[in-house]
Amino acid sequence: MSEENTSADREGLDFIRRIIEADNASGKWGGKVVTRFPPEPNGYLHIGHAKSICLNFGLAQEYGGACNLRYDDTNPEKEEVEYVKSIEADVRWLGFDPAKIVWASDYFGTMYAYAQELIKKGKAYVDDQTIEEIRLNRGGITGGTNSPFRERSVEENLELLERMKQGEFPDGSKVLRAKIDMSSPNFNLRDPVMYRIVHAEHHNTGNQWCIYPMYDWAHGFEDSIEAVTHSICTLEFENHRPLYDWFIDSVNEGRTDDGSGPWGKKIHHSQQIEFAKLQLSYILLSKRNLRKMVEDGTTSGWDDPRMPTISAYRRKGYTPEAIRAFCKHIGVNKFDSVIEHSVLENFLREDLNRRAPRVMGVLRPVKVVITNFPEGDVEWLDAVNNPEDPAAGMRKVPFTRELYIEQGDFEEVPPPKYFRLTPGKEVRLRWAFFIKAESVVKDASGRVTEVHCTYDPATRGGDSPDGRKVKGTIHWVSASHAINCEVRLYDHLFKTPEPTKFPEGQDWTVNLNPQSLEVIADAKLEPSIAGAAEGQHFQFERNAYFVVDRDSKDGKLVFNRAVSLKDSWSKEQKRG
RNA sequence: UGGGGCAUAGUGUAACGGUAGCACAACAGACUCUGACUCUGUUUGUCUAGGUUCGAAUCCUAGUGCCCCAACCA
Repeated sequence: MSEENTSADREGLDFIRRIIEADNASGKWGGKVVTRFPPEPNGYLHIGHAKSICLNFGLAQEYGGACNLRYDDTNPEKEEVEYVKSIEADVRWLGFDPAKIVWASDYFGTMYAYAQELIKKGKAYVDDQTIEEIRLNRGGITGGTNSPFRERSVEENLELLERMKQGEFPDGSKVLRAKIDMSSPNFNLRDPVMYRIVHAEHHNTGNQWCIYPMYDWAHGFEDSIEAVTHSICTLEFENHRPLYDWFIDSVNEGRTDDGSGPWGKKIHHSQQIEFAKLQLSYILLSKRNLRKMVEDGTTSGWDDPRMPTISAYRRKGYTPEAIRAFCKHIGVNKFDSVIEHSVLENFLREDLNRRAPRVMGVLRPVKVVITNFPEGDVEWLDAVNNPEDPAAGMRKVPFTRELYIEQGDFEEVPPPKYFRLTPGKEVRLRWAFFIKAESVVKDASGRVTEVHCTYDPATRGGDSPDGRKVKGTIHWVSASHAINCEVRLYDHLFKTPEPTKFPEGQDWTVNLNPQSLEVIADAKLEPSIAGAAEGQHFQFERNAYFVVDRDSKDGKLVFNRAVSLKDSWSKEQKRG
């Protein structure tokens, strides 16, 4: 095959897809692509996992392969069944269908047999040293010291391992270690621990096992058993790859392709590939910190819309399409980078702009009285549901003498370039009439409580027959028809783009944004919103995209702000 | 002081020896019954220094900077 052709085919592909295409071209895996997404069920999935999910499941889709969802449940002390359900739900919500749903614990028996095999091959031993001794003897950069238990006989090792498994020894008293090289510059190769004793009930295997495999020992076999071709993990495992390979190679030592000989047939050896995990500005992504936020009440739970979990983004109003498009856009690489959170937000805007029906809602109301509109009369006006989607059709909105508009849409003394409602100037009420402010009513503190206006009946529908133009169009809601809703306005949980940067002696909590949630108890929504169902998206025109929250009750809808509309006016104002 | 990895506008990402392109951000403008959307234009970049070459982001050498590694976590 010619160099030119392959490089042309590879244009724009990330390094992982290039590896896959090269493998497919060489026939390395017989054209198969098998991946896996292997979360540990010790927390909810977050947006960083979404990158991995889109990568692993996406690869399987693109190359006609398969991707398994595999719970990496090798540590019974940290894992909870509660998380298992959320993980699968999040994967499916993102739009992916696991080829198989499997557990690392399904393979404990096979791994144990491999461990026995390594002992027989003189490649593993039971170590009686304490944790402290092991750590000390691992040494510094110059190398470590061999364990005094390193040369036990095969028989003794086999017997000890079996008794460890049966629970005859207390936690921490013994471990099984690989016999590799205590002088290796790679610490992972200095006789790494394969099994530790843990007398704990496992959510899948119960009390069957008193020893549990370490990640390095287990992971390659999980991949091997599932015939994973490309085992994709994050950068910090790069130093572990020699160990990943060593364990598989050691099992394969003495084995044959056809299964003849004392050790049997060779096992599958997946290729580990490392990529840089996702980092986003304004958020914290370590499970430890997320758990803390849930436990100490910083947020209301794993799916509090201010959390960076997938379930929180969902509740906040993000769509799987937006998250998938984002993950595709950011690509995959081998170097760390921090992506601006606004990039994610833009993908949501792009998606919701296309699909979200528009509706008028006034969050901070001020009353408008149309003094020349008859009391008690109602005009039902036509409004376009979604200008981006003609198929979305039309709806009727009621116009009456008393309306609500946004406080920010009226200024008695307008700043420069202000083209909303202001005394003596005409604006258009969206889908309705031109109105002109004539006078204001103020309370004792001087705050405007009512704006008295006149309307021009000839401008019904929003256009003037005489060709008169207005610069501003504002949204409104009929006071007597308004539906009171709760609206939750979310902002970043952290006020700084890098929450992990904080002064000496403090922690990230100093970076929490005290204004990350504002609740508006009685926003005024147009009546067409009645009956909106949980999870439905809307654009409140000139404001933001919202989704109906699960806290909604029959009497009262609750909306979460997913993302605001871009607002060049507020930008203009800030500039002064 | 050992080992492993990585460096392209403000932020991401492409270009795989042949004109440094795209998105977001920023800025200027057009359009507009959403100050939204859309459209047009502008600014800003190959970590540094050498070398190979007609030609280097790309190959070589040296340096600099950043990330990861000494859990019985994953």
